[in-house]
Amino acid sequence: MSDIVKPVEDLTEAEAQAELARLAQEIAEHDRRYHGEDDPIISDAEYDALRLRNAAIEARFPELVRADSPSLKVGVVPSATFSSVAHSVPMLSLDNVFSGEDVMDFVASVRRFLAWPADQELVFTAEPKIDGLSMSLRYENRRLVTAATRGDGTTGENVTANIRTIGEIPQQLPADAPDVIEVRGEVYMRRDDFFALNQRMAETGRVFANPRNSAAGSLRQIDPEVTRSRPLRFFAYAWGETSETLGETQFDVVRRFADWGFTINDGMQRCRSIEEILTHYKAIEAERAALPYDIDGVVYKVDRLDLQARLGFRSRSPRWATAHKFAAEKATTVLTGIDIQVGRTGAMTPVARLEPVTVGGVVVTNATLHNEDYIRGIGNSGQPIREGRDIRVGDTVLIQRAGDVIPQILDVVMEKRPADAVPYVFPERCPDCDSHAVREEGEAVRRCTGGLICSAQAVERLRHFVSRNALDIEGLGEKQIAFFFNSEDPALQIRSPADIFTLKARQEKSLTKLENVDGFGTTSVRKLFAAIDERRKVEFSRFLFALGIRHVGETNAKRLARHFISFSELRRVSEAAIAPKDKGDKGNADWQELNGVSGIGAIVAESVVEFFAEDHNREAVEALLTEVTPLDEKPVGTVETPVSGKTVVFTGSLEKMSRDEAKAMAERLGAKVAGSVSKKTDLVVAGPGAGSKLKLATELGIEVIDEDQWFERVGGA
DNA sequence: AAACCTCGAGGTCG
DNA sequence: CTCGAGGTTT
Repeated sequence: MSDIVKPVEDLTEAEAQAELARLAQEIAEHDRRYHGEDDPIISDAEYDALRLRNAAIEARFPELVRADSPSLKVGVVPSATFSSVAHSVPMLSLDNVFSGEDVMDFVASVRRFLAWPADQELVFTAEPKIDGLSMSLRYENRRLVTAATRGDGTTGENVTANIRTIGEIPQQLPADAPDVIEVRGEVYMRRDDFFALNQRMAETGRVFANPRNSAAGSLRQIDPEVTRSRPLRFFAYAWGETSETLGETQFDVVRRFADWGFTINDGMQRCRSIEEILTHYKAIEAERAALPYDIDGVVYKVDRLDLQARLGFRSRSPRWATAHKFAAEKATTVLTGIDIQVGRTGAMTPVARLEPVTVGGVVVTNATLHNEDYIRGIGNSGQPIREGRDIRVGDTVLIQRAGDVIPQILDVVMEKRPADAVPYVFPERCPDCDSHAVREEGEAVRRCTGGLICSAQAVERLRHFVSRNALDIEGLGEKQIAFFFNSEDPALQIRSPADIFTLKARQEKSLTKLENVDGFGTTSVRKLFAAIDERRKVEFSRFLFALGIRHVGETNAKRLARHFISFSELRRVSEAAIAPKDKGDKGNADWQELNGVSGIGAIVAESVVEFFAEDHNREAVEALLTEVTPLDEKPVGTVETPVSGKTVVFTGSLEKMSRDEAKAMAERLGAKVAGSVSKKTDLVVAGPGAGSKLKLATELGIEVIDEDQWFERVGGA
């Protein structure tokens, strides 16, 4: 590097370009020496200075960012990774409610599900919702063996070494604790401790935004000794797997945790009515500011554990609990502009650019505006939102972070609207490819019709293809995709999914090498090719999801994969399927098979059929299949129960459970629940007052039992 | 009508 | 990781 360093602001574009090139090479060289030869020739401070300089120049000339920029490097800096832990009992999130009315709905839905008589008392617990990170602590033979974060609810990160440094968490449980117990709760940091920590950290130039992030950051340290120096605490309030029954009520079990040495929150209380619940909510809300830690609401749970078991779970949350959130903090700021983003489906989403403002502990600069109607003040079903006030550039707007997370524009301060502010005109052409953008009848989104010629869509489709839950190719992020897509060199270009897999071969034949020309670095190039090769065999459902067919997300891809087992079978049926043309028509057998897959309706089925009907899609898939093999879906291991695989119909009135509960129970046991009796029905459960369905069942010779016999039959399962 | 799914978005940390 | 809007299925 030259001795005289010109201030970044004085650099010309050409100078900046030259310097970025030099920095990329230089930093790569130091990385190589540092990691490979363990013989660094400059100090860490000098090295940091180089990277800072690189970042500063890139910030001023974003268009000059090189694909091999040190700021994008993959695989050079070892990232903090923890091993993963599968939760034996999933760690679900809670449903949210925001008003007293919502609370009443929640209680009503619980009562309805249990068919609980109106005059009979139903007890709930209510406790402050701590704003921290949920954690699962597994004890075997009364010793702490694993501590895991929630992760996606199924699999979390193993942070045991760090958790052991928290004084409030017992390493050892007393003799009366079960052999196996997962105690769950919240790791958090008190506000005063957070301020003190930030004061200490201020010298390093990096501080945390709020106690919650502070706790999260402290827990993800590679070195447990760093975590030890952070004032983390823990409240126990729930549990996962246990080897024995812990008690009869939520309240009693949590109190037992206290006996074992855990800290429990003293704000937890039993409530016997909606009135008591709301009174306690108000009490906690009033106390909120005086508490030494952050809370973001109140959690209600059905107290009796036998009732919790009956209520069970929805796909992502228990039916027996909910979180009553406090009103989010609000702020006003100025809307400086509205940009349009084009997604992989062509959806044009308006994004608000805001004067930076701090809300709820973080700086907000962007907020989604969802769609054209939302800006105009029109809601989902045509009714006015914000009393019909539209949003204009220049407006002063009221914002909040929905659920304390996602920035949202709530309203416009009309008194502050500039006199020259004009209504926002939603573009009717794509900002990227200038194609017409159309709004389908009855839809809220406007979509670019550019399809193949729209590079914004193409890039988004590729990003989707390589994303975490699709092909999951490490080292191909947003920046890299954009670079390969825009590359002029045929040996480097990636325009379609198949191109990803031919990249290495094209490279080898070409004179331009990725590690030379763009200096990705030998290591990162090797890693990238390895990551790509790893995906040449991939689960059918991931492959299908990656294709980006409309309405086929993760869940529907899984459903289709489970049904068709192989990709070729799905393709065969989809190409042969003929959708119904008018009302009387039912389509052919292939259509009916597709449409008959559980959870797949006409709209989704049609979307799949249309995808395979397009020549260019078929060509793209064909090209991809020469490189990638989707593996046949493994048949799901079904648990054998007396009713698994059976189609069951409930009719008449049920006395011990509601219809919903009966349905959930039957489905949990692997049965399919139908609404009407047909020759496909295997079993009818009839209560008093059963009429035509019972009659039909008898006529068809289908087995009929009553509610008690149902319980006898499935009692063991 | 309720529950579920898709899709696109924002912010923080490592 | 999380949210909200809009759409789909049952």
